[in-house]
Amino acid sequence: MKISEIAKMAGVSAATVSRYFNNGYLSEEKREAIRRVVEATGYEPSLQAQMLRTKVTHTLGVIVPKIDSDSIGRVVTGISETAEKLGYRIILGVSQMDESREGDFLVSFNKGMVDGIIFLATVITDDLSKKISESEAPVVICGQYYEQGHCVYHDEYHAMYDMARHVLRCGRNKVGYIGGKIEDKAYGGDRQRGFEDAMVSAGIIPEADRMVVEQLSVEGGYAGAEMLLRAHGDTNAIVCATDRTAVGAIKYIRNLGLRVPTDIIVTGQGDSILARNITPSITSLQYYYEECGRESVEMMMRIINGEEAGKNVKLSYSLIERESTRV
Amino acid sequence: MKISEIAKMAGVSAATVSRYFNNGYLSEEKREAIRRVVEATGYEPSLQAQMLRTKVTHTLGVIVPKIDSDSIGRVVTGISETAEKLGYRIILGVSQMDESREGDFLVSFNKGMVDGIIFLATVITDDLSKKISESEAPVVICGQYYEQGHCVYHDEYHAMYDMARHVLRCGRNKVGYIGGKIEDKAYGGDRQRGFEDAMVSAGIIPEADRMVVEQLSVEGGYAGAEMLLRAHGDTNAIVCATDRTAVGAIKYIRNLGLRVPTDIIVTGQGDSILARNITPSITSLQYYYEECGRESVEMMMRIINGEEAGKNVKLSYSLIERESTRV
DNA sequence: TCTCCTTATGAAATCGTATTCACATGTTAA
DNA sequence: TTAACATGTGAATACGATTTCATAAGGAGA
Repeated sequence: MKISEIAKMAGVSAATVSRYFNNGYLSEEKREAIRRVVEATGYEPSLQAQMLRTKVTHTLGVIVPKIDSDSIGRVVTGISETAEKLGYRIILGVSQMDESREGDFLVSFNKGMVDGIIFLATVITDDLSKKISESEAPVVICGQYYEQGHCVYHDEYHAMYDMARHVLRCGRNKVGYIGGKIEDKAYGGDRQRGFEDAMVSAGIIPEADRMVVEQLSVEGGYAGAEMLLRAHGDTNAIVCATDRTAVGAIKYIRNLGLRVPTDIIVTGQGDSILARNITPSITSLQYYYEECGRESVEMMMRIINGEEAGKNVKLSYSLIERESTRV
Repeated sequence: MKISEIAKMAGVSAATVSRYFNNGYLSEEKREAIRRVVEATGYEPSLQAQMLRTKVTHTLGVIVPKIDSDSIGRVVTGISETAEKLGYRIILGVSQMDESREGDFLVSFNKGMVDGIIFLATVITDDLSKKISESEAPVVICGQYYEQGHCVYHDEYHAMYDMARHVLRCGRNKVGYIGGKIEDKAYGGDRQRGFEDAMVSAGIIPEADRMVVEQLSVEGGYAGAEMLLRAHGDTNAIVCATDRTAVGAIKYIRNLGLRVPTDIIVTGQGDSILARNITPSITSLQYYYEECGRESVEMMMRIINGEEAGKNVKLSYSLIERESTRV
């Protein structure tokens, strides 16, 4: 069933049928005739043909490092909800934390498959940055600050700053930190800087070996706590870059026979279901992941529609105190 | 840059360039000439035009109830990995557990957008079943048994059967069950039947109020345990349909001043990060979610390629014993 | 020498739409 | 009455590939 057949049935030209679906510049009489035929046949214009002709796909490409993650899942929820509401579908690229695959998606999405790309990156290397700037389709970086382009991100720096201050307010002064790689801007760099600056602001210069870099997993947290406590037996607080890390740290602390929060207080980040339900429940930072997804899509829409989009959007957070710091 | 321009540059016809990219039926001489031009220009055929002409999209539609879920995230990981390896992209539809949106995706994916649909459904109503059978694109149901069509699913029935037997072997005989709605085939029906049959096989006819239906969440588990223990104070084991439910049940039990596993043993299902890390760690059932995604894609490929696909694939499981049943 | 087959190739049709352009009305202003 | 303009419509073309069909050259077999 194609437009020309509909046209013939309705006694008009194909152009008129096209107008019926698009700008609607036609007489009531013809409109009605076409409406009847369309209704009777259940005709729908071919998306392929429309895309070929108009170069508009009503599709957004979404690149994520992984999809089996609490926080990323929530961001994608926000993206998909908003996109659907606005009549866009999303095509998903899971890079498995592999930078070269992120690049591959970036270029393959650019073969006319999408109107825009929302990119949840981890480490944005020079190579990726180059591909981003060469992308024909507009790119919005979601989840971290990106100087050279559009982005929507959480205020991880101040969040971690506040968290560290909170720990100090709990009366602890021998504070360890377990975080991710510095190159990972959001999870690594920003959080660690926030921690350090908060310490310094309280007159404490954290020794290098009070801050360890680890995998952001339960196992990483376990190993990180081990390193911290071996180096400094006096540690009475551990700030972790993620909830999972905090869980691992707590495990190690308990294995030593020490107690949380009595001996050592621990904080996480992300407000995951894990943090809420483990014993002791973990003081954590809540980010608005769904909103991050939503804002990214909305920024993308402004770009696509040629409106004033703004370079970036910084999202807020809130600190949720739980048992792991309640002394 | 279009194929005819490449053709002109290489001194051949567009048809020949097309052959270069497809069946390759051409002389070494021309092949080389075209190769040079393609290399120099970086030309790539337009996907839109190819789709319009061939009706092949190399795209799979994936419909999920939600994406911010541990198990679904893992299934989608399996799907996306396998699809990418085979040269397919995936377009994602998140239904937010809304049956009518599942139907919408089913029809909208059928407007020539995809070569096949992988459907992670919850409750397959008659209406959905109708839409599935009317779908032009082949549909594979992923995650539950589906009589009328292709499916890949976990053996939830036997898994739960084994779990219930395990509880009995622990010496407990007053067993409660907290599950989901029966219409939800996998999470509700199969698991509950497995539980019941295991009880019956041991000569125990479970009273109706030893089995409660709840939301499969922490809160649901809490409420479910409350109902169970109010009705039967003698309960000494609770089998839960999911890990989250088990977490909630444990919370309630502890609030009562009872202990897990000493007074009441508890089991979950899904082997989530939560089950592994909570105290006490929860005896759970491990399913192979990534594999479920992978098998679904592979079955889809067989269907698309017209090979013998098989009606369904049943996946295995394993029971992981942890503290919550170690007496 | 004639036929038949294989190997290469190009011209043209096709996929299904949107859009430009030209044209035919009818209406209004001068 | 004429010029100017708004309104509606269809023919033709472009989007960028694939595929069918026709044809040409060259070799093999009779």
